Amino acid sequence: MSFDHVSDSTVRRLSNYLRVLDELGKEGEAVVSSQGLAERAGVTSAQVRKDLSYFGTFGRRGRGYEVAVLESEVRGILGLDRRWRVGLVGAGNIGSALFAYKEFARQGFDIVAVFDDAADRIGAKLGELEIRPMDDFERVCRERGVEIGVIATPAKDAQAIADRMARVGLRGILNFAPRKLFVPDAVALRTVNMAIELESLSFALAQDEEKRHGRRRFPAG
Amino acid sequence: MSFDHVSDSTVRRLSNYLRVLDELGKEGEAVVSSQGLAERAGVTSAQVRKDLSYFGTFGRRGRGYEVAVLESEVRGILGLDRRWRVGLVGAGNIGSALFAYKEFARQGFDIVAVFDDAADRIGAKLGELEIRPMDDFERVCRERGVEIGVIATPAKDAQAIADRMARVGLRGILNFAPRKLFVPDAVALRTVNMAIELESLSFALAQDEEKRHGRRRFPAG
DNA sequence: TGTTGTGAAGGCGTTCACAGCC
DNA sequence: GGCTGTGAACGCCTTCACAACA
Repeated sequence: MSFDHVSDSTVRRLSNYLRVLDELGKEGEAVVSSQGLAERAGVTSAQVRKDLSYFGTFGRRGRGYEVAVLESEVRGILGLDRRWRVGLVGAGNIGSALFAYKEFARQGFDIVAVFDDAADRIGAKLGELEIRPMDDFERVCRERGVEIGVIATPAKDAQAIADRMARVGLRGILNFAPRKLFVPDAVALRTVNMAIELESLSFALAQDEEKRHGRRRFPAG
Repeated sequence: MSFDHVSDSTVRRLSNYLRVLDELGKEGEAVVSSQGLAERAGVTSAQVRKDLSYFGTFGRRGRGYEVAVLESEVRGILGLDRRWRVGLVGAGNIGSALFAYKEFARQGFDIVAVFDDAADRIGAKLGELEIRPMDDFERVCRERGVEIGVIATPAKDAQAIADRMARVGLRGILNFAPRKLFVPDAVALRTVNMAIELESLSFALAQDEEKRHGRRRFPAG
């Protein structure tokens, strides 16, 4: 039995707990209650306890959780106790920013190859790495043991690249292109879609606008 | 009555429908069924119809939806039929990438001011805009009528900046710092947290790893 | 006939509330 | 006494299934 039944929301909250635990550790706190953790993470204490309960029992009744112990447990649960070899496709604005993004390496993701098809980028360097043409994609992925692909290309190219990533056997894809991708079940896919966040922010602001000005654009019910 | 009861998931799906409708339009399709839209968006047809039903009735029974009409309706719903004035805080890797990110302007978000506190960045230019020190934040926001703030700073500074943004009256915040922020109800907040996506990808891969190797790190149930 | 729009049913995640334990 | 761990209740979102209608 595996832990597929753990919801995505739970996993995402674990990430937040981990950051809070990291902070608490730096502040010298040795023990924290579900209540204390919850306040900093912006959730309820019951939620914290329920989330953790899916993976084991880490606390002591009447006392709380050892910060250091819980942090290390959560790291393990999230699979952050090992490193992954990453191939980056797209060396434009977003790709370059990702390459320089320290969080990436800090979480155990090492970019070991960069690809782009723009003639003026091929052969250029990103850090120590030479930017390769997509023709070399499959060969270089095999040579360097790439396990995870990051897509930072225009939306129109994203699905074709995801297909190649799946075909060459990559196990996970992090997609930054503003497009819904379809991949085989064997490939884990996560998407960072700024367009969606922008648009959902725009929606919230537009709603607010209506309230202020009393406009009614949609059926009142 | 407003549309606060519309779930966030519905709004996020509307964003996807909008991109699909845009594609369909470019492909010359005049009409699309909920089924057709659903397939491209990766959801069910019932979901599409239900999502749209919160805002009105846009289709014709027995026929489907006019692509152009629906696209324009969804644009309106998402508040993408106007432009917003944006202030960007943080001109490092992510801030610069955002500045150059075309989707931003395309969706109606115009960056009209850039702030950073690093001595070597103040006074430099990002596009046409001079990078200003945070001391000027409130004044420049008022002068230029900034309505939305974007946070692209290290995590440790993010909350303090969010506080200043709320205090000066910004109505929305888009946060790229990997930290949970707390803002007044009057301020709309959206977060793009790459660390969370990375970690949830890591979790999925670690689960997969266990399946392959038969390891059991968590209580089997 | 074909497809929408929508009440009702179902499923899933969150919250409650308390037994169990330190 | 205090706090965790968890079954049960709750509420929300999704899916179903069909009446309404072009």
